[in-house]
Amino acid sequence: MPKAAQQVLAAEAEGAARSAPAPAGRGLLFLREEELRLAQDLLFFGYRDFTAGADAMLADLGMGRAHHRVLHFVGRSPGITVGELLGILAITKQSLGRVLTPLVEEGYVTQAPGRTDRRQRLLSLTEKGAALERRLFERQRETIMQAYREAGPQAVEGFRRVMRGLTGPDARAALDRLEAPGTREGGG
Amino acid sequence: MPKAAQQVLAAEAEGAARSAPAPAGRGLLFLREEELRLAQDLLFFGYRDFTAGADAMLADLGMGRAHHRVLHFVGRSPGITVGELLGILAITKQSLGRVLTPLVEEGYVTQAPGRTDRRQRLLSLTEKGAALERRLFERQRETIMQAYREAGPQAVEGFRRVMRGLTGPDARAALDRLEAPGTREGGG
DNA sequence: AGATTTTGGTCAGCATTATTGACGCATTTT
DNA sequence: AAAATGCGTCAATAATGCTGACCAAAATCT
Repeated sequence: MPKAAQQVLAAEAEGAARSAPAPAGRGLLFLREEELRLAQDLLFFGYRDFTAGADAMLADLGMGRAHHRVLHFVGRSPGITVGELLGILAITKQSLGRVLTPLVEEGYVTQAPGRTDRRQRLLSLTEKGAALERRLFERQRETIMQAYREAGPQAVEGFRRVMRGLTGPDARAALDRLEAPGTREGGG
Repeated sequence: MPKAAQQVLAAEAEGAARSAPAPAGRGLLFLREEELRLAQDLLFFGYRDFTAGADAMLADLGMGRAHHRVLHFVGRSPGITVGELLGILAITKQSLGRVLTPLVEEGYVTQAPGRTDRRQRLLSLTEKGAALERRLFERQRETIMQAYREAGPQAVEGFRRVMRGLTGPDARAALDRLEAPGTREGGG
């Protein structure tokens, strides 16, 4: 099979891009080009298959991934404003409106005027919305739990560290805000 | 800021869904609902920001993420057939055609008839295609290397294990095929 | 040889998600 | 009163995906 040979040649050809051809930085082997390309593969396949299950459920309801994201983040932060949600999703108002308006009309999400600023629409899930979000979550939970169990707690911690490292400053800040209320334990 | 209060209330409200309120399965704390929701967040933000840089470069060339995927997997497996590529991407022939045909026409990808089966089009990158793929790769490499360096080798291994666990059987098989030629070391 | 299957390409039509730019309304701030 | 903010909406456009149908060339089975 000449395929392996091709790969080797390709690896040689781009050797200039590598930092240490000798095992000098042995602890940095994971930074070799092949390792980084593998990360690309993993992110593509992993993300795709992670979302596949929920996507199928949503399709039955005439919704898409964008609806799920709204349900997810509204459920995660009840009372979130439209502006905050836009900041998290990093999409335009129009794109959000196209999914949010139907979600409100069909009774998945409620809008309440802000207490201090009545221009704001504080978003929350209705019971119907929470129920759908939960069904979607449980579908994805199976996938994540399976992966987490196979990999083990230590790998999970590593996964989190790397994923967080992939995010930009804005997402990092959003993550911190989302996590902050969750760090408390034994709350009941 | 009353926001934290909202979050706490929300957490209380759905407490019924948690499996183990007591630290009975202490080694399985990472399977708590909050941890799994965090994984959803991380995958969303991480994947989005990971692809953002390359997306911007592609937009300048009138291309999108789908073009990048073709360049990536063709570059990873020179001589791959259209059918194999379809299997990896898990999209329809029509969807692939819309990005592959322009890539061939604009000289990024070459098609060569198969040796044993002349119906096949064996796909490879031209020099132009390899150069573009490399530029895109180097953009993403910065993101991954940054995350990998921050997280450390052990975390990287965990990341890989979890991501692989998220993939379905088909993607797992594709990953194995992609990795296989890379496991050889010191092949000089 | 003839029928069937496989591989690949293409056409027509449609849905989802995203974009930019502009405008309008209510409300808050200056 | 004027400016800024928060939100919704209109119009137009783009990228990516889908289904269904159909065609051509090559391989394979009977």
